[in-house]
Amino acid sequence: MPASPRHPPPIRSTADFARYVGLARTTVSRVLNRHPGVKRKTVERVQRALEETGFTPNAFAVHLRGKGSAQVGICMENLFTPPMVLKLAALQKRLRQQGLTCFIEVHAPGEIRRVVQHFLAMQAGAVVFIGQFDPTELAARISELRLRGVAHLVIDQSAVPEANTVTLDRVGAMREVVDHLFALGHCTFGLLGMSSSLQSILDRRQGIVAALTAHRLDPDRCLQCLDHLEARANDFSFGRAIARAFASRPDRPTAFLAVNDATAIGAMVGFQEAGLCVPADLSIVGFNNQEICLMSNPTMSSVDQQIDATIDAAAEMILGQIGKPVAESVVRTIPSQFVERGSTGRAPRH
Amino acid sequence: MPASPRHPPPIRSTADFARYVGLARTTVSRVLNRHPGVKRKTVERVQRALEETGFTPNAFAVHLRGKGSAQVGICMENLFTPPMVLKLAALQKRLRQQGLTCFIEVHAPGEIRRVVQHFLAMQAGAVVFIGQFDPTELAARISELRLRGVAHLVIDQSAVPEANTVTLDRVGAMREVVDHLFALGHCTFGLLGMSSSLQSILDRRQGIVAALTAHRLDPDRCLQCLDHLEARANDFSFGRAIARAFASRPDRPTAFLAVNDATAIGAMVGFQEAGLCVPADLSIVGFNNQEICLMSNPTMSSVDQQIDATIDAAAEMILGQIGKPVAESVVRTIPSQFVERGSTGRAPRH
DNA sequence: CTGAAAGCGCTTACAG
DNA sequence: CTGAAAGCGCTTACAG
Repeated sequence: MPASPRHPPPIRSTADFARYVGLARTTVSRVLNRHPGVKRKTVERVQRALEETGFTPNAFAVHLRGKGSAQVGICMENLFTPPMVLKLAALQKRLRQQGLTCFIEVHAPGEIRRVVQHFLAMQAGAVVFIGQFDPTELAARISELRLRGVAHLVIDQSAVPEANTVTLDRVGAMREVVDHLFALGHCTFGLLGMSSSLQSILDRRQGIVAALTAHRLDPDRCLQCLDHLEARANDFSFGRAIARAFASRPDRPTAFLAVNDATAIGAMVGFQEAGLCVPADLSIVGFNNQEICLMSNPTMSSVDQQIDATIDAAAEMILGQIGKPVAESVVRTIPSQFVERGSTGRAPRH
Repeated sequence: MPASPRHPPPIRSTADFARYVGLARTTVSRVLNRHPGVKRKTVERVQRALEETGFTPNAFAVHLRGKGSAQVGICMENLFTPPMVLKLAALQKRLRQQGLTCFIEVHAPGEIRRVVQHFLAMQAGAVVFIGQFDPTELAARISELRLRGVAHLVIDQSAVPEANTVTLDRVGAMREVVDHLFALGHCTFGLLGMSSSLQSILDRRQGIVAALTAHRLDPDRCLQCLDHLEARANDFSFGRAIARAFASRPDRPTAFLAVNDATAIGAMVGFQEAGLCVPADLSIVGFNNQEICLMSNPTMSSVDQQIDATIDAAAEMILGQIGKPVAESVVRTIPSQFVERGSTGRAPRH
């Protein structure tokens, strides 16, 4: 009997594979794509051979000829902010459930053009931007996508002209926080790490100012910011350093609004180190409602981003837009949720 | 003069585009791929048209005909552990600098087969697994990849047979921690969230046992674990609950080793709530050296994962293996770094 | 320096 | 129910 060859001929194409099974490429293709009208015995024969050889059709050829399933490209510049990572994971999961393949590119700021180009080359039906991008650059990419009839969605960055957007109601979130603190007797507010010009921060400042104005407080007088004293990092150490700077000031505010939870907790520690009590002497509110809010002493009040609701809306918008060029831009705003914990309390008496 | 048409004919292929420029597809292709030997004036003409039309060649056709640049698929099941996310981001960046395109798939446990299949269909030259996977399943995927001459690399999971691996020296890490605590007079150790059978945890327990044995301590007597009292989550609340359980025990250990930083900090808070002092009454060590280690009071001693060194090694291995089938599996171990902070101190006198 | 033709690995009419 | 041929959008020898 003939020795079986050490290396059976490698199978690299449906042609090779069809030869191996003893059928035409057409028939093999039909089985691969579960088309009806193939004799059961033939189907089984092909499937057995599939198991034996482990053959996988070349996705590039599949997409070139057939349409291929719709694909979504996801751009992210920042994988260091936990809520964004959660959004990414949730979105990919949701889209895959709908039969869409996602391409994820984590890229440096300024590479957005290259990344979109790559997604276009990969025939993406939609491109999603998660996070905060350069607004001019982003707007340019979006009009490019519009021109090509490729859907797009911006998650978390508001006020990009012409953009389909889903974003947390950051304005409303901060209004709610300030209203709440005002009701507790607070009239002076320190801002921690909120001096950047990212749109998300602008929105939050706008909400703060709106709430103050509604309570007939003068923003110029009630808001204080010492961010300029520190090289900005918006992390724990930053919060602690800024808190130290605030602690010694006679006109120190009674409530503090932090850019994120780590900064808020840093500030809490900084104030405590300076001998101040939270919330007896001052209140602090974080943002994002991360797990670390439970770790501080007292626990940290914060604003929850409602990630599930955001991603639900995002997936719905993508599915609705993909393949159908929509002229008007769609903007959806997700209500936030203030979570009160131990770091907020009544304003101290003077 | 003729009115310019509202909608110029859409350009969807090099054929359309070549017609638009008035050249042959061949010439256009040469310019697109920066081949030499095209008249400068022609190059400029094509580039101008490229700007005007925004034409992007179809990546699927490019890959089908030419070889296409090498591609790397990255599998992850878990985007919730910050160090893993950092590794992912660092790796994609490193590989892109080398001209490799990455496909990232974040998938549920058990989907690893589907994901690898997809990467194979996409003609990936290498597949990388970051995190902890089902060992049997992972081994099966790796032998499949081996068979096809596709490179692979497992990051962070040791002891997968036949696998190319780069992983933190978790055995050595825990040996170092125990040695350090032993030198401070600790002879009894509580394990927090370390009872899982993930390989990474097995490695760490092995290091602990090895160190104890080296100091002539009996692991059976010096180690305590109460994980079974809680539905396991390995987060802050879990650590706090377990600490409460330990606090009331007369034979409470003097040192605690936690599965991660959040658990360690939870335990610290739990012990403090029970009236115990850290590190006067007991010492605690976390794992991962995340930013939150600076947020607790006292600050948390921890083990740093040396992410940069890990990813440097990973990128080097991938580049070395891609395209060149290597028979022997390569295993690289990265030394960890113990970072001592306020949560560890001398063992209390009895 | 430029172009017409062949072919990458698939799927999809069209025939049988 | 199965197969031979055409064609997806590129690049690459091969000619001129």
